[in-house]
Amino acid sequence: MQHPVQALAPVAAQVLNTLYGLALSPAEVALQETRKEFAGDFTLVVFPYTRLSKLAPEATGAQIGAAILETAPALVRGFNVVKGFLNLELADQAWLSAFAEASRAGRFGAGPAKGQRVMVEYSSPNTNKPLHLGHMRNIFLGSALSNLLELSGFDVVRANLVNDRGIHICKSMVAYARLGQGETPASSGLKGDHLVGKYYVAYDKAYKTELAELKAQGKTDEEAEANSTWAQAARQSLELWEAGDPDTVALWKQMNGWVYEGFEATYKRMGTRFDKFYYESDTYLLGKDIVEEGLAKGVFYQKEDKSVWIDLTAEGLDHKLVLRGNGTSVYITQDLGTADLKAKEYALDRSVYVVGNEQDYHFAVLFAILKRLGRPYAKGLFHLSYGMVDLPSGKMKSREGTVVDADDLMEETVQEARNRTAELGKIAEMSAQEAEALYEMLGLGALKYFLLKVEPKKRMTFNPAESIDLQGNTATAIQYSHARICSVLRKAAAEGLEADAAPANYTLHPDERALIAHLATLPEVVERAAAEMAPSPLAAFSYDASRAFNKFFTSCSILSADSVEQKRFRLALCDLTARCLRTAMAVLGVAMPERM
RNA sequence: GCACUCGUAGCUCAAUUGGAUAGAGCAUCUGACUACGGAUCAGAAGGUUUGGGGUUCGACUCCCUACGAGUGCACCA
Repeated sequence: MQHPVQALAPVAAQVLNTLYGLALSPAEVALQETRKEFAGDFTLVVFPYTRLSKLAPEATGAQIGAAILETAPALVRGFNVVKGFLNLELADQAWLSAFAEASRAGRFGAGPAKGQRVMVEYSSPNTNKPLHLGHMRNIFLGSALSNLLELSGFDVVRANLVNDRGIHICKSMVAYARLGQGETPASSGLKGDHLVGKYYVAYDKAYKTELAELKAQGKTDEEAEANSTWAQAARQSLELWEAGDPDTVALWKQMNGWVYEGFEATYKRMGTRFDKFYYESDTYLLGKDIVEEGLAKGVFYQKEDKSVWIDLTAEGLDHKLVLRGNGTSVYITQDLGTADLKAKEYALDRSVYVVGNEQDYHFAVLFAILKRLGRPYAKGLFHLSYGMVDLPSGKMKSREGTVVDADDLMEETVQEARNRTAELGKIAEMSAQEAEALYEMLGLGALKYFLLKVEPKKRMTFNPAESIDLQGNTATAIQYSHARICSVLRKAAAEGLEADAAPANYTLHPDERALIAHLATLPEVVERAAAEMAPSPLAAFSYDASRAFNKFFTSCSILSADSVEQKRFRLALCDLTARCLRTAMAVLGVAMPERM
């Protein structure tokens, strides 16, 4: 797709060269969209050139504008200068041919294949409790980023590193062994992850009660901790697991199996999937060979107690332990090993970790170590860090029962969509099954959009009551525009009217022009968002596109347009709008209904 | 204490990466051809971009500083 600015930039570059002897590449010419309160399509800021022109900003703008108009009269139909801003107005034909080309494109907005592979690791849950709102931000982000990178032309591997071992799992196991009485998901009617979570909570409660009793008997905090039968049992369970004790391993497998069934259902409803699962039970011993290698290379150093460290003060970081004195791993040891494993298995050019910002320092250290070790893939590492999700009441705390459960929230939001749709009563002819599918699209769409429209690194507030609001800057509003377009296209088809994206001679209405100009930015939006690893621009694009369409829709009649040619052109515009909306929203994982 | 992140309308968020008069939605107020779908559109009101300095033709954006919020500084994961 040839965006008009791609034709305009070389012209501007050439003009600047002729006038001032500047050798700029077209990409270096900063053309931006003209603000809507001024006339024009693209604006060149001329301040940087006043020194060369030796003229006032206005005169410089006029000089450049006149030269551009002379060089490319078919592309530019006029210009105006306000202070140091040169506003260029494109000829209708420039927009029309861009539009015709976009309409012909197979997947308008998609980038060419890059021949590069990227892994996106996200979700990465613990297997001791169900997923909550914080995980949802992670999963929607990771999923959207994967879609985005794919659209922009990367070969994407979606990976999930499951934290399936450790003391937290053992706590659930101990509580289940003591209190469970053979309960199963089937016998309890609970989803597997919720059942296991129930015992994790039970452990915490029993442990706290016991601590309080011990302290009441006059024990200090440390003594109480050491004498707690619950804590002892959990530690013992972990040792037995590490030793491969058959009963412990069997219980572990059983309970993790329940959790995976539960997660599977949650992932499915969220609309995400993974190409590769890594399990910490397989990877937690990796990385020791890298410690050896680092020592041999002199990247690491050893203290007298045999512990192994790296000095990262040159990078503005600190000294970091990579192996304990007793030869056992720390967290970063296995992360080093897993990074090598991933790169080896998939020949990765880039590797993204979607992890909360409390681990910013950890990833800075991890990446710095891999660079020092000279790993060729190290330059492609990226930590997509995101902020915590707060509730209006403050922080989510699992211990205080203020977490928002993912399954509950999805159900609630879908219910809200159900109620709202019933209120409006527009889908009488739908089958029950179609209606249910619609409620899922609306409910899940609202949730995903709400969590993804915000810049990841910002901490955000989630108001359960407001987020499922279905008006304003929401997925629902965008879905509504799409449904309206589909309705028009259905009517046109029934009348036998066909779209035509390339009318011979056509004068654009300002709202048509504005809509085309906005749609034309999609490839650039995709490219930039992918480069920045940020899905949120796709949300902004979609919302703006739907608004531009709504404006066009109220000011321009489609099926009762003046001429057949105009009807057919506007149908083509409707069609491209719908396609752009589907493409952009698909990145966010939001499906677009044909009726609602 | 040290380091990192954030601070924009009453609320939730934007701002083309240093460009024009800082934009949307919600909430409030006022309008819209009996409408190709009103889950919409048009308009009003709401701002010293946390405060104070600095750099620049030009600052929400960069630098310094104060304040506020959060996170990290484990031989935990």
